[in-house]
Amino acid sequence: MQNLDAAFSAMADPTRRAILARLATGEATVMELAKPFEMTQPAVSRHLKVLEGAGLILRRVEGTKRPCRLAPAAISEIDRWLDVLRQALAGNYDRLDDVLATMEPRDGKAAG
Amino acid sequence: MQNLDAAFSAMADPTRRAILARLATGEATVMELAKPFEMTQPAVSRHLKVLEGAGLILRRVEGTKRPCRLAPAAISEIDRWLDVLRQALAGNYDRLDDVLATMEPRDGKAAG
DNA sequence: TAGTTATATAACTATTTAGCTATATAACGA
DNA sequence: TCGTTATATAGCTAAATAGTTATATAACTA
Repeated sequence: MQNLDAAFSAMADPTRRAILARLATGEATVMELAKPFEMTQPAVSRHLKVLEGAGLILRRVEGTKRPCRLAPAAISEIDRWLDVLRQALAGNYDRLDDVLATMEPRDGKAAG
Repeated sequence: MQNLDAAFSAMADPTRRAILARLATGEATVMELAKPFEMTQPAVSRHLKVLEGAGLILRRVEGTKRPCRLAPAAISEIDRWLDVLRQALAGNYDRLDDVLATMEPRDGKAAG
């Protein structure tokens, strides 16, 4: 996973979420993914590139095909970030400090 | 929460994630939120509008101030969607069908 | 080698959006 | 009422991006 910007941004698109949901049921090639969407193959290819760039999927080479699957570690960074909000919403303000402390500090700005 | 598009899209921006992280520590007014970011007040106001539109924050009226806080139910819909991926990545293919079954069906396209 | 299939890339267009400055609104204090 | 403070909105620009069609690449098949 490269960064949260890319991950959240990738998941903000309904087509890409649908692709991820499809991949949750198992590996699929580009054409297999393209079929259910009224969308051209190049468009799907680019969506896959975005998902791969965000670290959300992996691809293998299998002859002329490029089967995609979910990237195992992708969700954990998102979850780690969401924990901040979960803790706050749960009212667990004791634990919140711990959660915030585990977040990577960035250049001046708050935890991004 | 209106929809996942808005929620993920809102969280894709680092400034908005920082605002959410700040709100995780408690309510804050627009100016209080604007201060740590080298950014104008109108820019922050628009970020807040986006977050509110995505159902991630709530605002009250307090005189001339508009204190913001995290919306209690915001994260759950995201979590429910992420469960699809979590289950798949955990290899719990038995449970996956159940999770997919709980997702709202949309117009033709897969679970978005 | 020629044709087909699977995927990627290029070039374009339309839409969205993050920032800005300037200005409007609205409440508060004197 | 006047000036100040808090916030919102309008209008602009630059950058990103989701889709398109056309084309390139690369592997398989006959």
